[in-house]
Parts: sequence; C-alpha cells; structure tokens
Amino acid sequence: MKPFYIYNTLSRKKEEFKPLVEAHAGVYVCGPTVYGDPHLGHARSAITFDVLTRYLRHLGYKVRYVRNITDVGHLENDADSGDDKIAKKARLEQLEPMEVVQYYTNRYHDFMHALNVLPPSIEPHASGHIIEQIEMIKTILDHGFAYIENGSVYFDVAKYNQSHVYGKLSGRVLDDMQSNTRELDGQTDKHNPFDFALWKKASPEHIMRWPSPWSDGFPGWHLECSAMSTKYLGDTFDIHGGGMDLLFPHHECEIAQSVAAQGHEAARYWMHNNMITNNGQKMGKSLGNFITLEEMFAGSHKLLAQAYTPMTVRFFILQAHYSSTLDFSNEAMQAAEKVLKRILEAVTTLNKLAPAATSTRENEIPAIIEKCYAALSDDLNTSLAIAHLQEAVRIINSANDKKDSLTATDIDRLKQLFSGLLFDSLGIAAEQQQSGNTALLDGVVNMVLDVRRQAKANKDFATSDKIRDELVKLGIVVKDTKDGSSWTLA
RNA sequence: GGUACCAUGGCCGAGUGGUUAGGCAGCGGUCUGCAAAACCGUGUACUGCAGUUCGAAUCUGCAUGGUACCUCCA
Repeated sequence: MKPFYIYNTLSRKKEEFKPLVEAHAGVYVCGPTVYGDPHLGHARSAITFDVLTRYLRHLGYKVRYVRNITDVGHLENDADSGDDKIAKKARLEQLEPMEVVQYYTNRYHDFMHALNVLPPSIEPHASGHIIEQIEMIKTILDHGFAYIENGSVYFDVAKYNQSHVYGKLSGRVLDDMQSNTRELDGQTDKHNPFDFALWKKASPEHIMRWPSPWSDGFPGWHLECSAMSTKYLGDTFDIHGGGMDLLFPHHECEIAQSVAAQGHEAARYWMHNNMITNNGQKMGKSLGNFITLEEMFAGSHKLLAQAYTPMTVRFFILQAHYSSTLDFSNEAMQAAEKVLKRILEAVTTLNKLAPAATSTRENEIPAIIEKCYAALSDDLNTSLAIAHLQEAVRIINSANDKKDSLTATDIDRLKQLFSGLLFDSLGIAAEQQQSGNTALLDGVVNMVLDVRRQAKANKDFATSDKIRDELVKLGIVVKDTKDGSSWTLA
C-alpha cells in the first residue's frame, strides 16, 4: 500500500498513517447537531472527511466510517437549567423533539447527497446509545474519575490530571487555565469549573430524558462520541476527525473519558478541518453570519451574487487545504465555478479525442499523474492535486487544438486519472444532464444548428447570431470550431 | 488574560532553504464574419525588523496585524 501522510493534531506533526489492522481503517467523525439547517461549515467538515474515506478506499483500505448524529445532550449552558438545544427548539416550535431531529436529519442527508458526500458506514444517533453511555459513566465512576452531585455526574478533571495529562490535545495546561478562569454563576454542583457533565439531571420542564442510576436525565455532550466511536470501531481505532472548533473542550474531554474508562486513549490520529470564514470571521450560529446550503444552491442570501451548484461549492472547498481557513467571497466562488467547468469540459473533450500514432507528451503524463496522487497522499493536499490536474487539462485542450498529439495509451492514462482522482477520490460528479428526453433535445438543437450553418454559409450573420443568442437564453452555448459547431448546456 | 494557529502578487490559494505552483481578473497575440471556448505570451508576490546561512518567502528571535478556542458551534 502506498504511504499516506496525515497531520496529527495530537503530535502536531505530519505522520505516516499506519493502520491498526493491515489494510483496514476505522474513522470516526463528529457529525452535525440536528437542530438547524446545515451551512457551509458543515459542508466543509463532511467533504473533508468524505475525501479522506474516499481516498483511503482508493488506496485499497477497507474503511469503516462512523459519523454520528447528535440529537441529545448538547447543553445550552452549564449554568442554566440544563436544557439541551434540541429540547429548546422543540418547545419553540411546538413539535415533538424527535420530529425536529428527523426533519433536520433528513435535510442534512439531502444536502450531503447533493454535495456527493457518500453516506457513512454507520450513522449512530446519540439518543439510540443511552445505555452505552450510562455504562461508560459507571466505569468512569468505578475508576474514581467522576463524582455524583444532586443526581448529576461530573468528570473530575483535577483528579484525572494528577495521573494523566488533561490538555494534551489542545496544548492547554490545567494550572494556567485555573488561574485564568472566569467566574460563572450557579456552579453549585461542580467541584471545579473545568469539570464537565457526564450525566445531567433533567429539570422538571426538560422533555428529553432517560432513566439512569442517578436521575432521570440525559447524557453530557462529550460522552456520546466516546461511547459510539469505541462501540463501532473498538477501544482503539485509527482516525478521529472533526472541526477545529471541537478541539477544546469536546475532543479533549473525549480523550479524558476514554483514558478514565479504558486506561488508554481511543483515537490514534486526530484530524481537524479549519473553518470557513465570512469577511475573515468564522461562519457560525452565534454570529449569525452563516450561509446555509439551501441558500447557496438557491442564491437566496443577501451576500450571494448568484446561485452556486453543489459541485461548485464542493470544488470551492477542495481548492483550499482542509487545515487552512477558507474565506468565502463571490469572486472566489465564481473563480471556482469557472475552473470546475473548464476541467469538466476537458473530460468531455478527452472522451472524444482521437488517438494519434505518436505522442508529444508521453513522459509528462505519468509525471502529472504521480504528482496528483502524491499531493493527495500528503495530508490530502487537494489544492495541489487540482493544480496538477489542470496541467492535464491544458494538454488535453492543446491536443484538441492539434497542437499536441496523444496516443491511445496517453488518453487511457488520462481517463484513469480523472476517474480515479477527480471523480472517485475528490468526489466531483459531472453535473447531471437534464432528465428529459436527451435524444430529442439533441436532435432539435442539431437541426437548429444546421439551419444556422446554412445562414453562416450564406453570410447571413444576422440570422446566425440571432439563433446563437436565442439558444443562449435557453441555456445552450454554441461553440464554433474549424470542424463545425458544437453545443453544451450552460 | 491563557492556549493554538495564521500573515504569499488586484483576488483565491499551494509551496520547497538556491531553479515556473495553479487558477480568476487584467493586458498582448493566434483562431473566428463577430463572439464564446481553446491555445501562446505577459506579473518588482511572499507583514516589518534583526539573526543563522555562500544563499531565506521557506529556519530562529522580536515586533505588528488577524483568526479560532477557553460557553453551544463543522
């Protein structure tokens, strides 16, 4: 198997990926909290780890990819009554909580499908793993790393830090944090401000609740990932992913929970995708500056100059390395749209290219292919891979212009490159053709173009230009070449 | 205040201690009846200051600016 390198947040170094089990990879990624519509940020995380699993599979790994649905347990605020977000929204809209969960889960799936994000192997719901979470709390209590207070259970960070390092992932030092803590009101139950809830007793009005040995309540928001990842991937597994904003405290707490329960860490490689920003600021719920995917695809947000297709959004995201912040702008989106179109048209051209007897590029093509894959193998450098792919695009267009010649072998290699790298690994899909009768459309447009050809032959340019302009209005772009006219859907 | 990270040409965005990233936009050209597309050519780029080095945008230090996390967040 070819070497694959990952930047591991835990070591802050790029490391060669060595799976726990030969040719197998277990991947866990923190999925969405389904209390609202997915936005660009959700797309980035999903696409980043979609490319990861796609590429691991391309390299020959058998991948089990687990991405959870968070439908309980995210506390609004430790200091408030302990409502979780799902319950709040539910009451707000007078709906059954699980109806809200189902609604947004369905929408999440629809948008992910549009973005050509493959479904995970397993998509566990936190609400379906209450028993596992309760069992894990019991173990942590047995091991002395948690305490019960008023029907709630809290993780004892200070105790844990005596024998282990709390903060190893995020680089935080507990003592420093303690000397810089903010005063929070209503911390009556916690022994220490850094302790976090494993189980939270439900207030009387709290409608999402489950029985437990400690109280009727709900699990703490860090626990679900620890419980579900190890359930499906084993008590040690390969890769844990998520957004950078989850690094602390969420992932830090996951490590502490795993160690407290199992005696050792669960995840071996931690990968974090960076944020999408809007005018340099993180797109997020709290700032209200996010653009939902629905708005992106419809062009219905005031910041959007136009609608962008799901593939344009996907390509825009892949044009940056996943660990860099990516700033949204219409200019950048439009540039991405053009590049993607250019690449996809080159693929069409490639499929029609007639092979030549000799090649002007026979040495370059294998080199380009190697560079493309080397880029992806280097911590998923999609940006570089796309840059190299464009060298192939130029060669294809140049061959189409008869300025280069490519043999059948060259053409075959290029086809494999686009199929293996662009389509399979990067997950770009050629835009769907209109579902109508394509043969009919084909016939009609060709007939119209034939009339135009005659007009041109008679130097009746007024008529030929009128035909071209009218076709453009219908979304059909005409291209005149030496060999005649061709057309594509815009 | 603490922790982590970032700073590349009009814009987006890779990158290695010395040799072209790539693209968008712009400009010039080829092609075209004209366009579009394509192809060819075209850019004093690396926040500032010091240091290491034969040589740094790439390493080190300092400064400045910015972002994220420290409360739910991809």
